[in-house]
Amino acid sequence: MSSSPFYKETFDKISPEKQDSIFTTAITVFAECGFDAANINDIAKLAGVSIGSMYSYFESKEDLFLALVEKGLELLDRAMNECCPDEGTISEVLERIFRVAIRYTEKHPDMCRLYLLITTDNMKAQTERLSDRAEMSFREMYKAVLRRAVEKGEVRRDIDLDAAALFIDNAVVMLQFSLTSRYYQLRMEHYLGAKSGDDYERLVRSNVDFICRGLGVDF
Amino acid sequence: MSSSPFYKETFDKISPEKQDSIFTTAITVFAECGFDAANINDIAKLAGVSIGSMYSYFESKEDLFLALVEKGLELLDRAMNECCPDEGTISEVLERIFRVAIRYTEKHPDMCRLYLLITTDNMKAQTERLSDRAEMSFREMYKAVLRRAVEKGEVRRDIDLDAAALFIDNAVVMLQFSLTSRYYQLRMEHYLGAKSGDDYERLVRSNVDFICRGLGVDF
Amino acid sequence: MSSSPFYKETFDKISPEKQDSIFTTAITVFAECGFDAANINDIAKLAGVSIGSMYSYFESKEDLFLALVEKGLELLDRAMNECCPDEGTISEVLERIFRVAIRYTEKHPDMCRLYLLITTDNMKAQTERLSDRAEMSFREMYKAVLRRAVEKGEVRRDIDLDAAALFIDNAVVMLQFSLTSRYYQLRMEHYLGAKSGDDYERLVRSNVDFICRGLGVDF
Amino acid sequence: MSSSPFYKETFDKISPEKQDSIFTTAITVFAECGFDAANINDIAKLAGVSIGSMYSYFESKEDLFLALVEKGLELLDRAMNECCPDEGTISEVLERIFRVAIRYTEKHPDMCRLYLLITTDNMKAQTERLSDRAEMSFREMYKAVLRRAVEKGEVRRDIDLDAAALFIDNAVVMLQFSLTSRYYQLRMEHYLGAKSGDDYERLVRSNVDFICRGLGVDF
DNA sequence: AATGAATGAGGATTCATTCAT
DNA sequence: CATGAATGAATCCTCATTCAT
Repeated sequence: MSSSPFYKETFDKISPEKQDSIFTTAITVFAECGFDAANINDIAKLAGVSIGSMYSYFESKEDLFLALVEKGLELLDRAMNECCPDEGTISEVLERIFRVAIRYTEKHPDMCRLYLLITTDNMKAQTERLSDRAEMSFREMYKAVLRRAVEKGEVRRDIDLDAAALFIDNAVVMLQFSLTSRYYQLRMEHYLGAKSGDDYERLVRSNVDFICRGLGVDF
Repeated sequence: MSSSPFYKETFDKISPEKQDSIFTTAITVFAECGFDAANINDIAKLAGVSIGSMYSYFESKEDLFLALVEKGLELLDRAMNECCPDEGTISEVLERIFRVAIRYTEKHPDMCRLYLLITTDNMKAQTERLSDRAEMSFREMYKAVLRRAVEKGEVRRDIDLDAAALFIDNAVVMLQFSLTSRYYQLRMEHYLGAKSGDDYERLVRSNVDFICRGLGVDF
Repeated sequence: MSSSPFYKETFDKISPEKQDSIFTTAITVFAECGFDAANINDIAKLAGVSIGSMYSYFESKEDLFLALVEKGLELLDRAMNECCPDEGTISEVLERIFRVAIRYTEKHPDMCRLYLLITTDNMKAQTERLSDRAEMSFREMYKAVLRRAVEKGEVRRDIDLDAAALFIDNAVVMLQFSLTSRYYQLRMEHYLGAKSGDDYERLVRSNVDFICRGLGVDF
Repeated sequence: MSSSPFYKETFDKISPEKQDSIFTTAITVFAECGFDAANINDIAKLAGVSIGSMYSYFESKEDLFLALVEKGLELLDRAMNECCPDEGTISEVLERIFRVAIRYTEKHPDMCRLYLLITTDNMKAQTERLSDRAEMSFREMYKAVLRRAVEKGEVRRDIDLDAAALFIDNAVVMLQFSLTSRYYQLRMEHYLGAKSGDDYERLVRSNVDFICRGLGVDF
């Protein structure tokens, strides 16, 4: 309904196919090259759009980038909300969270690479602009899940819940990075052995178990 | 002693002050702008060196960058090795690890921003070149600490030690990023509240406690 | 019609005036400075074109240069083909060849200087790229003229025709260089006396006579 | 005795081996890269001399280059003077000239590539400086040989002797270029067939025969 | 609305030459 | 006299953005 601050109205009017083509192409290129090295003219060409049009859709390179990230964050958020945070034990919820995170990462690896990019401090200005918009309700979900688990007596009462929520987010984020960034992949393999990135069961299990113990869950 | 593959012999010959000036300036600029946006000519000017000299010290912008990171990683490694991994309980060792990490981060915030940069996938090629060189013996330390704690009966025997070591590294890395990157700082404040980044005691405590519980340590 | 491999489609689209301005300017500058010392930005400025445009017309400095030479060679070839190689005695044909060569040299002296440039071995790579394209059908013409002259009984049968054709080409090439390159001009004046370069009649006459005798022609 | 205007006295004082090393290296590099692209610092390094010394021997890059050419021209001149222009028939003298030229070309191919370079008009300034110095007494020799042949009745009296001398020089020059420059080599092979550059007998024969007929020599 | 040609500031890198040691 | 570190102007090329059609 309310259009994004990162693209102009004209973008709303073009066909979803073209929108998708632009987004997909741009994500790939930005993920491949990084923000600075990415070339808008190339993106336009690859997406089958004139740069003229590109600039009628997006105010600037930065806006295109942010529109991408916003869209990806929305998708991630939607995916994470399918974790049914209210069903089952905390251990089961956590398991679902990690599975969803992995599935999303597999489906949108380039998008995940973009998250790494915005993390970088030379994107400070852009990041600032984004933080108002970015739907990241899953962060609230983490907290809610923990609160409920405490109420249900699954989790120890004396635990710093906010810190624990951050811990869970950390684990999710690092897992995603380990599955998408070459650098973190190498690092994971250093700890877990070669091809460890393919053993999803172990990844899910070790994360869930570690966090559950960290939360004082009996399981 | 053994010279780095990232700088030329000439760099060894100049005064430590000048070396330092170049490194400090370059770290600041790269941290500020990112690899692509950083301007070598500016770095040279700021460091009080002619670009001609700059290129007589470093083969390329990339090499300068990698020399920086290599140096920083060496420093980090040396710092982490001062954690006395053999003294005291696992809880005490972990506490020391986090305190050292925080101190390093405070002392070299720009360096930490550079770590974020190399994580990015458009730095893949550079990262690859680095991985052979990068001293990261603290990674082995994490594993050793855990093994010894198991032997001493501090840590449960049924735990996936490799995964646990990765977990510790994750926590350290995310803590460092939270203290240096604007993006992660905002994120931490979302979870822990404003100014939470200044409350080192809480950060250390929550990390150590969570990990210790995750390891099944009685404390 | 068929576009050259040395310039892009965009170059085809601009006005012939602008094309000509670019070519003329570039030829002058390259002839003046040589390939390496020539400055593309200067050429662009002199031609009244932005460098951005320049690079949208030509992939590189090298391509600009080769486009020039290709064009010049085409022109030379077309000019040489107007020698009516089938009309008159071999002596008359040769005379026409030299006159045409001189006229072309007078009209495109800078172009001739470029031929000298590509001759140079540090242009090896470029020359190689050119040789597939370069129209030099006049070389076949020389051979054809000689064959016909033999058939007509004008030229001795026992002569090495291929070597003779090369001889004619040598004479043409050296004449052109003597009229365009300061170095060869000085050399010619050493042999023929000052201002000899202006005495076209003598040049044509001595060349034709010498070659005809060399071919065993009665005249 | 009188030192060259192209190098300083200091150059005279160093060992002939070092002199030779510098000359040989420089010739190779200039022949390979051309004047502009050649790098004096590289030449110095390759020759085992510091650039500091290089500049104490030669005023500038240009002077180094000219000193090279001057030396080469001297050598060529000396070689050509071994043709015994007074012995035997004109045909025999010519044959000796071509053989000497070929031998010189084989021995100093890089030097011959340098001749091509100075021919180029962007070397105008340098060439001018050279022409005063360059020993090219073989040019006088050509004229003398012809005069004597006329006197001996070998050559027709009605021939333009100066033009004929130029013709001979042209043939020698083009032969040398055909044996050293990739461009002219290809051109020769177009006329004479592949590997024709190796058939020295044919080259000598066709040149001598053609010129002799051109001179009206009975043979 | 769409196009894509045009712009030109910007930036990594090279290299002839100087000069302090 | 020899050295080689230092200099910085110069150059090729890129690309975000504009705007006439």
